[in-house]
Amino acid sequence: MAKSYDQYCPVAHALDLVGERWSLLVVRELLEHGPLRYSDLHCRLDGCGTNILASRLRDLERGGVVRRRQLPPPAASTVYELTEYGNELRPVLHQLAHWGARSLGPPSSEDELQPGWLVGALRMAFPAQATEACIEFRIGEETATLDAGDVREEGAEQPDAVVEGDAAAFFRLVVDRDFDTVSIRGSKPAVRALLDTLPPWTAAPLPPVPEPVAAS
Amino acid sequence: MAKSYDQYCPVAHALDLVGERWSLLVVRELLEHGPLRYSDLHCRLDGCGTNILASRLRDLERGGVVRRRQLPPPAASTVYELTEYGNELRPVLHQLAHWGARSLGPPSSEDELQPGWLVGALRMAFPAQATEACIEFRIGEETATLDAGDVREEGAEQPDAVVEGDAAAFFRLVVDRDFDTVSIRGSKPAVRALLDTLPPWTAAPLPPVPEPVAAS
DNA sequence: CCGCATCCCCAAAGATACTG
DNA sequence: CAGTATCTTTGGGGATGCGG
Repeated sequence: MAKSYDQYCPVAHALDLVGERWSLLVVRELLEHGPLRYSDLHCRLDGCGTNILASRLRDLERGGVVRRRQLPPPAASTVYELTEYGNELRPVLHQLAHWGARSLGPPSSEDELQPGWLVGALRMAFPAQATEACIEFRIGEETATLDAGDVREEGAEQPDAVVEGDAAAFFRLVVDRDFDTVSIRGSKPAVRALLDTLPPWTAAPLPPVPEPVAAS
Repeated sequence: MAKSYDQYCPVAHALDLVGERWSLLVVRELLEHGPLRYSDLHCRLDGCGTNILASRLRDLERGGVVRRRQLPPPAASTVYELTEYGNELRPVLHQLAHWGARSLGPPSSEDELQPGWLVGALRMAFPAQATEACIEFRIGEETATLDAGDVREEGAEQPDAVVEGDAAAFFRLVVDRDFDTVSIRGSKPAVRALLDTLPPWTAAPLPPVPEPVAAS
């Protein structure tokens, strides 16, 4: 565990709890997928050494963010899950994700979007009970439904609206509120209302093209 | 600069930009105090080596979060300031600060609250135009005024309300919405309205007492 | 196989000194 | 003042081992 910043400051203290490398990505996984086993976490977090993951899980547990639990006998295995307190990082990661998305840009060519990404993306983009409406998304190969704040895989029976397009169009919709790149059947106002729950960027319209995306 | 997480994910990308040690604290300082010189940053960030600070500033500059600028001739010196994009980290740090505050707990005994902390605390707690009202805070030795979203040092002439108490009471007010530990003169509803702009914690009532606060 | 602990190597962090 | 240069220490990254 790294040294504490040792300042009486909410931000510094929060970073003492979840500011280390990989910590917030562990939280992200647990937020998106619920309780996970050690190995599931390990394979999802590519590049994170097994010792590091173990260390981070210990730290997060000590910090009251994550909790270990034994699954009931049928398939007894230990899983990691967020505590109540850890769950409240959702709005933080929500904000952070929207901030990051603006300079990340849309997926270049269906990058390595893993199967099931849409469900996680919706959960991250629209936390909690963003809307009462039932909206179905058909994005690329993926289909998911946002129903009264809950996200389900697969389509809906009586959706208020159906949003269709590719991943880049979905990106533009969520990040730039650009309606023109997706096709919307059904209640357009329902979709508009949903997007109005997103964090309103105070000013600056477009991403600053931060890096040449020089991957390691 | 640390290795990129190298994932197509808004959170991972955001952490590539500001996830390294000290980075978000640099942003915090610039958010609270506006443009700062290198030395000012260095002395405010106790424990951050000069080489590290230089490195972080380079990274943040490359990431489009921070910008260098030469002050006009009278007192020509170079300062660091947030870009438009960097400024939009305010809601992120706002969320993170409120999350962290819940497990940080109130200042034990007027800890090392540096002079002027109240201004920064108000700016961090109530970002942007939280309220139209003008509310004066007299907390411990400090006095500051929140006026239509702007924070000024010193009191107001015609405040809608005056909030008075010690630092711990201020903490309880902002984190727990506990009105009983401070005294409020003037428009109580104005204060209540202000607190209603804070992030509503979904459930869990109280902090989980995460650590024995074993400082390094 | 799952859940780590150990080992090794190297890249950052931390501290100090020094320079344009 | 605004950093760079240098040195030591610590932690990350990758592989492997090992008990349950």
